[in-house]
Amino acid sequence: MTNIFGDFRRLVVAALDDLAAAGTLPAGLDFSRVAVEPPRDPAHGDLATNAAMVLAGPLKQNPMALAERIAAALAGRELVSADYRGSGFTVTAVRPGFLNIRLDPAVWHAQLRAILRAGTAYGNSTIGGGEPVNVEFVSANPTGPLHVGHGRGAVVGDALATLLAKAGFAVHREYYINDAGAQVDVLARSTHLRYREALGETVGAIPEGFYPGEYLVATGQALAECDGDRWLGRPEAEWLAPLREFAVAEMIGLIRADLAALGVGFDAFVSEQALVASGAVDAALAALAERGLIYTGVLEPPKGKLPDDWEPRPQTLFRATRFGDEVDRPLKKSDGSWTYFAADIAYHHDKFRRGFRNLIDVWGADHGGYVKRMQAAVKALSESEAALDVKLTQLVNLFDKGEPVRMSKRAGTFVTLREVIDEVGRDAFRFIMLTRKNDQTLEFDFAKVMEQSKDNPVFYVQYAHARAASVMRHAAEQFAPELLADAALAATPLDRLADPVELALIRLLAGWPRIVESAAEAHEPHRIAFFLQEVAAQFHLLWTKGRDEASLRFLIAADPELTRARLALVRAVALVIASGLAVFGVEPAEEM
RNA sequence: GACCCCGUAGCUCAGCUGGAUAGAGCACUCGCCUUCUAAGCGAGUGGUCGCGGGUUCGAGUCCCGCCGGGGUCGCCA
Repeated sequence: MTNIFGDFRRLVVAALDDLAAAGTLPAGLDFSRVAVEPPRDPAHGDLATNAAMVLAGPLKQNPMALAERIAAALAGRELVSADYRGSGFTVTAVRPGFLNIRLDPAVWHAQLRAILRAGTAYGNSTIGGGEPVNVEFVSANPTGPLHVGHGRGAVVGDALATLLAKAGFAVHREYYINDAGAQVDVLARSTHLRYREALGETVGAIPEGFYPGEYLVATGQALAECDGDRWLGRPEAEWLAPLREFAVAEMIGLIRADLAALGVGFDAFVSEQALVASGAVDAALAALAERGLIYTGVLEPPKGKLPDDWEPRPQTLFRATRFGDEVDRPLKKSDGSWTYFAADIAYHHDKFRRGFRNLIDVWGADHGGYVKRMQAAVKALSESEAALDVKLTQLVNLFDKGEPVRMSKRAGTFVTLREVIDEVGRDAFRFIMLTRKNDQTLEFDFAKVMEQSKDNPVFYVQYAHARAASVMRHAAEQFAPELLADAALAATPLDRLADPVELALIRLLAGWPRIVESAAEAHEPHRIAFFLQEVAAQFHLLWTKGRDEASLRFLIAADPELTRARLALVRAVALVIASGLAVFGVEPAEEM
């Protein structure tokens, strides 16, 4: 796949190797910090490299002099990529020691052809090298429908997974079902209450310690239809386990439906309960015990705010402090059962045993305190072979026309993910969830998301794609379909694309592979949202330019050759936007 | 008290893992919008990058210390 920055970096490194071979530079220099980037200031040219800047230090040489030597070595080289063989470029060494590279427009035209040939696969990268990555996300407790916060985690995890796949990783999406703790017992009891209600009993207000949600009414009814009155008037010990199983299955059904509405799918749902039953917890902890990482001890009480029921107690502890955590962490509750952490260790151990070395978890920000211990556990279990990156998603604050939407589980004004999706649509929701960095709180305004204006990034980007599609529809009145196919446009002469605004747009589009790689490496899908807004802005700019200068319009009836060159650009814009939206799981709009 | 995240223009936020004169949108000011591709367009004002040190050719970015906001803190998940 063509990546002009990568191509030029190779060219720069080759020039450096030449200098080393000629004895101008010492052999064995580290070029890893040498970068080829678009300069922030377009006046500096098309590409810039810091090669002289980063090598001057270790060589104890004047960066400017070094830059001039590299420039000379670079100037003699040829562009070898088939896409722009024979095209030229100029290199100039400037002030502190940067090298500015200016490319012939023909190089940019070649980029455009590459986009048209690749289609929405443009931007695909091989940096992942087919390496497996396990992305665990959502993993909401199976005690009710998903809320908006889960929705953010779902979108971030899903987009990150797609992004990594685009960057060449073998991605596996997982959902961990916490179906073994105390909260599923509460779910079972709450279901029993609704079940009695379904069978005609008056239960009144839902007491403290039970889930009050209306969604359990249907679960109680379903149970009544299924099992009749067999659980009525029996002791809890008899019905707790079967009802738990029943209710969890119902909740998973709810959650899967919510995820389906969002367009999020998983390769696996892993049950904590099944993991415990399979002995995975014992196995994982045995592995830790073998390495002497488990002991019985008494923890210091937390400083500052002391829990009122605190009492020193010997516990089974994991030596998390050996791996960068603040304190050692308990593995067993006082009733002898495993803590959530113990089971989660087993789960991550299981991921490791299934061959994953790259692990990513997407958690809500309220779980921030667990990052270090989980990373410690992964390090311990994998002997530092596996790495766990945890992406914490911050709160989503709901607004409507600038007014905060009050949410309270008790008052029943709780907004579910489903309600939001039904209101604004899946695509708008997904896009907005990715317009902020994951660890930044996000304002979600119902009115704004639906607004058809520049303020609304979803609309702005979709409108650019729709405009491009509209141009192509108009073009179809003038040209035969075979002349408008991407392959035909790729073959058309493009040297008439010479306006600075047109070239700036092509430059931007050519940056897409670079964005994919850097966003994938940083695990930051939100960067794509900002890139797409830039592309849309540049395209809208070109569009409006055509209003003042008729010669810049895309469709010029009297000049079919120029028109087709411009259509190539229009199609490339549409393809890059579609390629970016595909990472987000958003359908590009053909018209609005 | 400890740990994690955040602090960039009046507001909402970017800032490409240390690069060149810190950006965008909104708001504000000024101009344009009979026709053409106007669910508008162009230009301008606006900054001690929370504060103070440090690292180096170079720091919004990395390190240390403060200040402010949020989150979390044994037997919840």
